[in-house]
Amino acid sequence: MPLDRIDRRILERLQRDGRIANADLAEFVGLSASACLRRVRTLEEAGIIDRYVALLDQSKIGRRMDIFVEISLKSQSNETLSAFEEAVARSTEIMECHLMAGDADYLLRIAAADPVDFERIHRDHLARLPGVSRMRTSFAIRAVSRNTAFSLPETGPDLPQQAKAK
Amino acid sequence: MPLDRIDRRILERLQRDGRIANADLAEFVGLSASACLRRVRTLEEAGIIDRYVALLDQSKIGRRMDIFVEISLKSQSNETLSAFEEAVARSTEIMECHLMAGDADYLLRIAAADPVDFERIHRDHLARLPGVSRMRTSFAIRAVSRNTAFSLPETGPDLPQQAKAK
DNA sequence: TTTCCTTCGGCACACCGATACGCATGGCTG
DNA sequence: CAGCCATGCGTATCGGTGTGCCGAAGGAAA
Repeated sequence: MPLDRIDRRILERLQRDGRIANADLAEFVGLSASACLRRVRTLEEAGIIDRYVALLDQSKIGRRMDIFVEISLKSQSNETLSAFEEAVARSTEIMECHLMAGDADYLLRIAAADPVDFERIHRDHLARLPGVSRMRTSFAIRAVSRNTAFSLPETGPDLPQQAKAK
Repeated sequence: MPLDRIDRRILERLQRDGRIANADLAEFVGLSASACLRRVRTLEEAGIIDRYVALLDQSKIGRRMDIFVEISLKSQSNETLSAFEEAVARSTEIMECHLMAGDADYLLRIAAADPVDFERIHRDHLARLPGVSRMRTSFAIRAVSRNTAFSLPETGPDLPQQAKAK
């Protein structure tokens, strides 16, 4: 699905303010409300807009520690990977999980309240992940920046940002 | 600010669907629309709800590569750190940056379209960060899970989740 | 216990925005 | 040039939002 200049402006705006009123968004991108709404719906249906969420202030809800955990598995077999990934998906404490190239197999990010809370997460979540051979934990002292918005370059008047991903 | 059971349900819901109509949210948590709206406003004003955003499908906008970069600085002086962090904050390509305990000083996450795009980002963004002594890059093959919602434990009927963070 | 006070939820209403039409315009193709 | 598709505009309607007011529940002090 090609994204023209207007689509990109819509996405840019919605990435910063997911709750903006359609009328305001329309004015911002220079369309009528109905035309703008139609584009937003199209972007939603295409799955380009995945979902809308509220982001909480991590420190204000008491999750001050970010912890990164590098994990190596005992084997690289399909079953081992699948079992591990399913367990990760079930855990509500694992904020992010990436399959990595390089020394470690997976990289996880955990948000914990404090060391005691991390111990709980370690015991109840991390230690129960199947197939783990090695775990290396790094603590973050402070989150410098956290960004959910991708920049959508103004590449020409109407560059097909990228073809179908389906 | 103490969060009671209803507040936590509101937050849980808004973390999953930031665009839910207030009337529906009210029904979900078992309040009238007005009472519910008042609570949401309070949570917003307290900064517990930081902001609302639209999340895009990273692969559908052509950002298929996640790259983690560990960075060590030449010095740990305040000026070096500040200069580095300010440069990071200005970059639109750096999705996350954490000050770390352990070998590396910082951990960054970058979202790139492909290797060529990463080269551009490396050249125009990473290579220009001030004070860097060493950089170690790891590629993610695939994002297994990505979660923006914190679980808000149902700790008792009305546990002060945590005191003022101001 | 009574009274005062604070907090919080429900109710009702006025208003604003979302949404679904129908119509107009313009580019492309046969 | 005629028809078609895509896309935008304007409007009318409907539903949600947000405010003002009242009443209930709980706590403190006399």
